[in-house]
Amino acid sequence: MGDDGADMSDVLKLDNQLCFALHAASRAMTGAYQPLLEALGVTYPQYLVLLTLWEEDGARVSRIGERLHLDSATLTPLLKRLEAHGLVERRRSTVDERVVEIFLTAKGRRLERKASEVAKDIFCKTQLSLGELGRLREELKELTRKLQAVAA
Amino acid sequence: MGDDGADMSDVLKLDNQLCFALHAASRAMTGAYQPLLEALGVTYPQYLVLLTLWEEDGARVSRIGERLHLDSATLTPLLKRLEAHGLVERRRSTVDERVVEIFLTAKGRRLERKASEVAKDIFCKTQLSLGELGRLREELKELTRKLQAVAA
DNA sequence: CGCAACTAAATCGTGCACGATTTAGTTGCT
DNA sequence: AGCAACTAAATCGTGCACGATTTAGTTGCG
Repeated sequence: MGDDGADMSDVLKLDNQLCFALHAASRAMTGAYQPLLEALGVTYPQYLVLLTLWEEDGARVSRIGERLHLDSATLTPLLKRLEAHGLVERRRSTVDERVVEIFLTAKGRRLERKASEVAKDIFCKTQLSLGELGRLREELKELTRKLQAVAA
Repeated sequence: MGDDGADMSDVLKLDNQLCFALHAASRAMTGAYQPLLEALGVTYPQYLVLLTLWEEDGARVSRIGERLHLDSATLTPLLKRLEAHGLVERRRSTVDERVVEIFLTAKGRRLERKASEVAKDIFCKTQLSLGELGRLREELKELTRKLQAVAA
């Protein structure tokens, strides 16, 4: 039979693509957060940075990048915008002047409470149980690990 | 006990966030495709557009946008780049001159075969069974639908 | 000390995403 | 015919993502 003639008809169908389902879901998630975050005056990627700071205030740029898988080309301007909005302070480390440490301002710290309401709103919107959410989340983390593994 | 004092400690932890797991997985997927697509001379979003055209050659801009959830602000420049690379042709419809229809060139059509190899490579990298992949994909589609639903 | 190797962040350039507006073309209604 | 309502794509502005390079600062070693 058609050796791999059958492939074309399925392998590349948009509806069968995990990659597109992932891409679409990620953008839908961002889109769901966006109007809620607007009230806090931050964008979605800025919110992710704040999540790391609420856990680990004073982290250096590279540490934030490690947690979010982002590099300084993305973070530096983003952090400058957060600083311009008065949510964080960027301080050059005195022990190693190459390092920039990021500290929440009082205003930045105050957002945490509102942010937890936002996170809960989104959780409701997903209509997932805690168990389902947890399972999906861990599957995605596992997928991320697999995709980041260097080519064999 | 602390009314919602326990919330803070969990609800906003980065590791517990579905949104971040999704964001990270999506970027990891793009990152996995990117070096393979480089050989075809296209970016990942351009590849998604080509997927729709291999299924539906001659689609208008709005139709591509409907399938990929993208608007003309994103698609117009992307399609111009695809045209500049000789992969598609943009033609104003004669029956309705507001409409721009996108046609694959011979070069664009030829990429389909190579693209299916790329898709298979990525599938291998995920180390998912066809069943697991299908289930995850459908869960993501369902999540996308939920997140896109207008606020109740 | 002096200098190469290294490291952290910043900068540069390109492309994508998206809200908002604009431009051009079509349709329907009187 | 004439014009308002509508529609499709393009355009504009801002922000994110990321490869590649640059700048500044540190460390180790002869």
